[in-house]
Amino acid sequence: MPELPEVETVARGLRQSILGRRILSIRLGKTDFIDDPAALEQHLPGRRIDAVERYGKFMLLRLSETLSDELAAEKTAANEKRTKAVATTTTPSLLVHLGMTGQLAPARAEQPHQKHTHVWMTLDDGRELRYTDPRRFGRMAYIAAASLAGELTGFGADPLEVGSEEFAARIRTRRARIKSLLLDQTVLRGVGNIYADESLWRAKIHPARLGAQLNARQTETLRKVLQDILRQAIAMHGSSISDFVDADGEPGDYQRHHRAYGREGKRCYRCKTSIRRTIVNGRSSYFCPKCQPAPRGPRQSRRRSR
DNA sequence: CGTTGAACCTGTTTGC
DNA sequence: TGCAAACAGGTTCAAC
Repeated sequence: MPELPEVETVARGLRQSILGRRILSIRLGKTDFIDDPAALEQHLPGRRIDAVERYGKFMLLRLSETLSDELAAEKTAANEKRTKAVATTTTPSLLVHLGMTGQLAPARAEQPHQKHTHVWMTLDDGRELRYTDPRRFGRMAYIAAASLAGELTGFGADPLEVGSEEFAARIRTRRARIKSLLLDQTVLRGVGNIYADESLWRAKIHPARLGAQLNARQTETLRKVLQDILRQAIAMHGSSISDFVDADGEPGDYQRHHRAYGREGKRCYRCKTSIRRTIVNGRSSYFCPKCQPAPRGPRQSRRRSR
């Protein structure tokens, strides 16, 4: 369910509904998707939710300091002052990844919970912030202020903000398939299977083309259509394929605009050719065989020449 | 460097 | 109808 536009939709909803609320207590069910369950129980109660941010497909609930943390932070700051400058915008945080089926939403405490709800956080207005995730491919972790920066290293560019030069540098230097590059979170943070296929269809690029095979014009087109698609999808509250709903229980609308994803056997919106499905790096990839011609690269030639 | 396949887990859809 | 296989928006890791 959740790629960048869906996670952004959830984050915006949470900003509306739980900003400024304090977590009074926490209850855990299954915990195999939580980094350190005891840390959640130990550090979350008493914290106020001061901000909800999105980083790629992650959500970051920024939490208030506790008195003891503030004292420790002062001490650390004093120590680091002697050596180097300190980054100041870090806070203790709850990191949440929705995986394939995760949902994070507040509910009235008396409301019956779903079968796969695994985390209940009682808020100071009587509601509960609940995490529900049937497949438990998601991730949840309490991140101390000092660890936050480290936790967020290694991710690629923000696809909404990345400029032509950086995008080209991250794509055209690589011999991996463009579909893999788009899905690689160390190249771009936040793109998933749906929006990778949609942007490749729009840019008329076959998913198995190598990054290094794209010319400057194609690369720039890809960057632009990707940004366009992500922005439009956010405006439409994301894509609801089976059960994605935003914080208010409303499905997104962008699935009605899909041109490739999930359209195997249907006609291409541009040329009427039947959309095909193939597997690229283990993921279903939908494309138009006419608009997005397959590469005739060394991979195939070599195979043929024996 | 890059690819493949399996694994993690549950639910739904498809095919015989 | 019934049961098994295939498939699902994500990530990670071993093996090649």
